[in-house]
Amino acid sequence: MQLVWFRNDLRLIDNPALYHACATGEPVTAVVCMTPGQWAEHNESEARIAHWHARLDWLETQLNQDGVELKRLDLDRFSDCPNALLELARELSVSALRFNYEYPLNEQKRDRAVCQALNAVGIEALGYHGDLVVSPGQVLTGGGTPFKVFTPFSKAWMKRLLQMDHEPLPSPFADKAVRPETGLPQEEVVGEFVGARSAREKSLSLQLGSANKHFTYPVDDTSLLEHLNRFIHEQEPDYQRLRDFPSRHGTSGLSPALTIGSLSARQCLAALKATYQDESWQSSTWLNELVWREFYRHLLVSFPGQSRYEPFRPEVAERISWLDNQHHLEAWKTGETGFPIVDAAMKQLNETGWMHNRLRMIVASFLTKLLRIDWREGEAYFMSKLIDGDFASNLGGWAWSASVGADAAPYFRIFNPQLQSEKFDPNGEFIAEWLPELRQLEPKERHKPGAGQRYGRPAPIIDYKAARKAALDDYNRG
DNA sequence: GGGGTTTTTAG
DNA sequence: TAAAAACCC
Repeated sequence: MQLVWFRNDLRLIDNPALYHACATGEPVTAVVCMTPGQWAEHNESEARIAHWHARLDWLETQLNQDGVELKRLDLDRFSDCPNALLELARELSVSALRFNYEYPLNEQKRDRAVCQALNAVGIEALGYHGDLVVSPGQVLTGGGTPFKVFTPFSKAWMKRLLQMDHEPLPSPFADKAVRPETGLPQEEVVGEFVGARSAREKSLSLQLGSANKHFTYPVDDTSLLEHLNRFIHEQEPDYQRLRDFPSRHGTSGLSPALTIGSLSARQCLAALKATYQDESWQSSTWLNELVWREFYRHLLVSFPGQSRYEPFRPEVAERISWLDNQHHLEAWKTGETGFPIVDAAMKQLNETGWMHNRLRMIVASFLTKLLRIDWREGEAYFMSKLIDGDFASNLGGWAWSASVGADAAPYFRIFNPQLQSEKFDPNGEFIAEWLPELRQLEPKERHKPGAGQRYGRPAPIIDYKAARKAALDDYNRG
């Protein structure tokens, strides 16, 4: 018996652990560990956990149809995994446990402990790299050291990519007609990208949001692959032009799927490449964002101290004195700072579990540079709300914003919320969507701090110029 | 990716 | 002469 341990790789296509387990020809059992105590400690959001469970239900149905049973182990912490998996492995007379690596420190420790426990009684435990297009350790400087700066990393990453096979693995249960790149039956990839639902596949979706606003996240493969292909064909060509405007649908919206592994990075890359006739996919702005995802995961492996919030650039970190202002922190969390773009963004996060990337940078700069609240507060809050909360990317992004991360913005780069708002929400549409009180103002009036006070919006909690000066003075004082 | 200031460029 | 680009912190 082969045992496949699913974690944040809830997929059949391009899943090395599952693929190689099936390739043995032995019967296969799947297992997941429910560790709510650990999830709470990691600030995992309700939205992400609900999404993960919905996808797991879909996965279980699929596995069952192919004769694979899914065992759910009800545990609490990662430290409960070794014994529970050992017990199950013995019960099922398992010859090998297979899993795909996860890169945060606690996950690495958990996996090492599981391997030790199983190996001690002669059961094989095998890890695979399936989360990234190019695995950690495969992208190094000429001197053999890890990159700390994104641009040279991305060049070396591309060079490495072109040397290696990076096609996604097919589903071990796939019919012959299924193309591994997309998982869609070949004849239906051409033309419209709808893709017939295979008869045995049930559609499932996750609904989030309040009574008047619903947000649906599809969890079945047909819908996900349709989403991916639709994005690649219809939106990716305009990604560079539209991605920074929160009121436009310019981003892929694939991050929730990537973070629970219902889609893999290699599937995304393959879908992108398939639409280009030449080499120009290599300079895709969207691909560059996927490379950021790779960069932050590589960094987490090369510099594991980051998982414990050790500063990447101590010389910067020690010059900053964080302010402990619960009133400001609460206003930021609830979207009541009096800065319309910040408040609209936080309302979007709180209601939908998602925030547009441009806005993530704006609210992060606001919290860390203008309120001067410790970036780790923001990092934790984002994790507690985001449906796409991803430790490596979230950590990297926040440390970048606070200027204490790898290849971070210089400290003096402090976003001006009003200018950002005027530039990226020029008609105030995004603001109006999330702060309905401001619809009564002319679009040009919606950006100013304190806008809409007579309609119930709060006064600004800080003065921008004074806060900016205070931050720079503090930093320069050391 | 910011902002203040200087330099270059287009009209 | 004003706007855009370049420069530096």
